[in-house]
Amino acid sequence: MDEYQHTCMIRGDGGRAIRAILDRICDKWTMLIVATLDDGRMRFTELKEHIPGISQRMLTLTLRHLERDGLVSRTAYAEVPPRVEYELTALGKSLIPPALTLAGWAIEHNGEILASRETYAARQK
Amino acid sequence: MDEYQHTCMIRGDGGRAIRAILDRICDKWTMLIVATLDDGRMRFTELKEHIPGISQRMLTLTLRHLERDGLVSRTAYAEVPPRVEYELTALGKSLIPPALTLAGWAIEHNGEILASRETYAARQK
DNA sequence: CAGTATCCGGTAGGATACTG
DNA sequence: CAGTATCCTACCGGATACTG
Repeated sequence: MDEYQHTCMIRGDGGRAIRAILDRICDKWTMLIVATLDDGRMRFTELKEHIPGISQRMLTLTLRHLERDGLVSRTAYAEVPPRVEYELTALGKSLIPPALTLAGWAIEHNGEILASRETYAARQK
Repeated sequence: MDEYQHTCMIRGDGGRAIRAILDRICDKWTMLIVATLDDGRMRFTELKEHIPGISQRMLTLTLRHLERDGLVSRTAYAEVPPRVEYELTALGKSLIPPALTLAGWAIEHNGEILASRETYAARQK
């Protein structure tokens, strides 16, 4: 893509397109779950162990949303004790590269942002 | 970047890196303002007209955050009536390409996601 | 093990009114 | 014109307890 490639993609319909993804990936846990599942299929508890700080409730909720949106598939095995495995679908996997692009930006520019915050805070007093 | 380039960029420190950008760009208006300012420097009211639905309060707040983070520069002219212009900094501009990558993903896959939601909803009853 | 169900506090963000 | 200052509400997400 070249330099001036139309932010109309973003503003397009008054921002509905961008809002759509933001609503999908911008909550506290979605990206983390997707990134974790990129390692391969995983069980509920396993997932919970890989994502420090997540509550059972939010793990369940976020997985349901991802399942609903077709980013994650859920497979329940009729066993006792129950076993449920989650896996990224092709659609889910396709989100990884753009997410990494963004993560790359974050890591690359985090220093500048923190520096800017300090000078901003200094100017405030 | 190649296919398996480590989602550790995302999960890295328990998600602190990704959380950092998400906190920065994932609110309701940030991306829209940045995309709009990509057209060039703009005054407060002008910005408000280009972004349908935004309240005065949220425009001010979001601009302050962007200024604090060094993504947007604010220039106030000592005139009556006052004139204030906002402009993307180099750092702000650097966010556009990654944002477009994400927007591209959203547009490309939105159909699949909506379809998935419908079958999911159908299965629920 | 893999979830629900319930309660509850913090906060994002809208509406409205006022001001240098 | 370019903002503050308040008030108010919805809802995100944590903690905890219970269950097939």
